[in-house]
Amino acid sequence: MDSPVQKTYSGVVALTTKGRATRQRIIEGAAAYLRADEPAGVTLDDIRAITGTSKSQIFHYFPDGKEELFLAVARHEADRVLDDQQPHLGALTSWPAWERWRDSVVARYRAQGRHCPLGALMAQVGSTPGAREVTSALLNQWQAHIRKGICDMQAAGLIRAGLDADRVAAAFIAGIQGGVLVLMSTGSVTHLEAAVDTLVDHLRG
Amino acid sequence: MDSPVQKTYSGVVALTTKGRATRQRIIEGAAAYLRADEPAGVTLDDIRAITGTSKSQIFHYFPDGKEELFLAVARHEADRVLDDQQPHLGALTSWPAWERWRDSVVARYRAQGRHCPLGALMAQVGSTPGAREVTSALLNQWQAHIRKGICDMQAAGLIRAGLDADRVAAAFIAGIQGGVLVLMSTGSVTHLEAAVDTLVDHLRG
DNA sequence: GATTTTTTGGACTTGCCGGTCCAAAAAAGT
DNA sequence: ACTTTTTTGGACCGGCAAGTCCAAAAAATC
Repeated sequence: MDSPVQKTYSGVVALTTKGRATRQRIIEGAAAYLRADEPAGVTLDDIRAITGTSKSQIFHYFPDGKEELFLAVARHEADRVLDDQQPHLGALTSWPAWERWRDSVVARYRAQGRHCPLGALMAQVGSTPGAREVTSALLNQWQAHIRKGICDMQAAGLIRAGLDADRVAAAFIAGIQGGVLVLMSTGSVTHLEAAVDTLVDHLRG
Repeated sequence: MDSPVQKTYSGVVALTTKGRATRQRIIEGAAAYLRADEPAGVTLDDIRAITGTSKSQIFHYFPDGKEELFLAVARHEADRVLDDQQPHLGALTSWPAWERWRDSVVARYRAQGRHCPLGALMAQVGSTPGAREVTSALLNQWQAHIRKGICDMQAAGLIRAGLDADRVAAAFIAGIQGGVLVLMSTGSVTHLEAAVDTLVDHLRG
């Protein structure tokens, strides 16, 4: 906890500039690789080759090996998820804004196609506590944004006040996640669109 | 296609009674095992031990090895999914019927907890054509049942006719899948409930 | 510029797991 | 009863991939 030595996120004690660069290169190279290719059974040696590093470097920067590295990549990808929905997600204050947000979500996942980098990572890392923490944090933030959007609309009198903002926000999260899941297995975004559109219709009342 | 020899689903040519029993024992034992335990990295040797069989038996009944066996288990589990929702899912002809169905879905997944056997299988088998076919078939049937329920309600004048039954049914599928996905990572059914309840509210108009 | 720390290369170990193989037991067919 | 087919046991193989280790290069520190 309060050890005398400053510990970074990664558990490595003190990285030089070069070291930090290498670490970042590994994360981003791995992320790009997992984003592009079939992620099932990606090996450390693949990542080593892609990022032009050696085995010892990987274990130097991620002492706990594969799991630690993949978690770092998962965090990296989780950040992208919300970023890609901005600025729309942060300002759901009018119906056109909701439409723009809807379009950005659909577009993002349509472009992504069957590959859900985050889902793939999660499947690999499985259900370790760390993995759950990453997903939970992401979903919580996401849902909070949506809930705030609903509340703002209610405050502006554009959505009926009786509606349970948190509940509907949770339904949005479920619908989007499920839509993406279906997309991964069918390659079609129709379910994602149906879920989001139906829920927006519901907001409109 | 029309070969002179009768071929079974499994590709094995002719099984005796005992053989069929063994094959079934393997599938059901594997299914139970995958349902109960952490499915990440389940090995053929685990299944061999659990089902009291030998390596040669597994490859005798599932010549293509792991993938074929896991697909068989996935089919087995997929059947259970819809069965568990019957008879409610087949007769969504009144509001109380929708409520009963809702409760059965929530109860089923609450009982299942974090373990989604089908999801786990899919993560393992990954994105082979066979795996996609299993999920697609399941989701299609599921959605068809829901759509029929909506149409029946519309015919009875209980749901406004303007509503796009197929679209909303797709939203249900997405919401349920997403709710289960969230359940798997958080252990809570609130998202599943929120999704189904919100969509039923939407049907009520 | 000497020393200490960090970074890097890559060979090597280790264990695991999917899949093969053959021969024996059991069952079915005649 | 004999033959043929199916079923079963389990030893074995081969490959792969995570992780270890040590020494050398590079950088930082003094």
